[in-house]
Amino acid sequence: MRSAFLRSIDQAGIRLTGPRRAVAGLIAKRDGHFTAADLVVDARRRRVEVGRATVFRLLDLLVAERLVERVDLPDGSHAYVPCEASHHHHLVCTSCGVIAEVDDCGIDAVTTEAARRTGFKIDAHRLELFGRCGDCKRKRG
Amino acid sequence: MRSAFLRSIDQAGIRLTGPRRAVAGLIAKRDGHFTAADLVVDARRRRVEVGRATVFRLLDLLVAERLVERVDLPDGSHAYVPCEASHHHHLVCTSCGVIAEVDDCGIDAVTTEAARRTGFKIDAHRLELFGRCGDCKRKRG
DNA sequence: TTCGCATATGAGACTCAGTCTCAGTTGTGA
DNA sequence: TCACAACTGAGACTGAGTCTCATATGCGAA
Repeated sequence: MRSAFLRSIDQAGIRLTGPRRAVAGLIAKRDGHFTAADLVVDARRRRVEVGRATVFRLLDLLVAERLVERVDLPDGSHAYVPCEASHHHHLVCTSCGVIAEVDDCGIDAVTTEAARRTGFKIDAHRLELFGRCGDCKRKRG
Repeated sequence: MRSAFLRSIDQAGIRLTGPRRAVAGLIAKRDGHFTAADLVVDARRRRVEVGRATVFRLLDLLVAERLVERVDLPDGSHAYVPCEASHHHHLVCTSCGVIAEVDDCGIDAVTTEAARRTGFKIDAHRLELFGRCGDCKRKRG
């Protein structure tokens, strides 16, 4: 069986090599966000032989093809999330790390207003929301 | 003469030592965003003797007191901007590096809507806008 | 199926931001 | 002016990410 994630990689025109399949498998098994270092540890734990450089290179490719997105966590470190190709934003649960996606929700009005006030021409934006997911909210009461 | 920035530092209860005055002076002279490394280079160029660790430590303090804010640039690197203490967002000019600030501009509606759709309780958000400032827009036509 | 070549690979050296430690220094309140 | 808590610089350390290079491999063409 071939995972949907592996199929997306193939469709994006990324050559499917052994190490890439292995890393893609690790990403597909992940829940929530992960760092490059997480994948390297995962690989070692499962006796998958993949070089660190290969992990970084594949992540770069996946980001370029928008199969994975880079997220800046509140502490300034970088993480990745597998995601849909369309533009959207992430809600990061600061308690369990799970990530939800939402589409624009009216952010365009905000960027337009900011552009009007400052005279900027806005080409891109990044919105990240941090808080607690439904489960963690309930657990902590 | 004592700069307004230096005065803010004093008011925030941060002890004013020689190296801190020097670094604060460098920050006050800066236009747009800067990295910790920029300050270290500035200091060396002006023959101001300040250790790298001291620069990082002061930046941490200033961030904690909200006299300076950390910005994640599109390339994933970190920069700092001196800014007002109230909550606001940054517009970063990707051409000349200048930074403008805007206050909420209706972002609350966006976070509320995202929370409703996902069941998250949102505690914090980060919005960064990237584009070209008025000057750069004009220069490039 | 096989072959050739463009592309990918792993190892490990390297860079750079940021942190930590520690002995010596300095600001500040009493 | 004094004592001590807080700060300092040097430099070692860490961890993420990049680069190089000799070797290996996927895949399209034949």
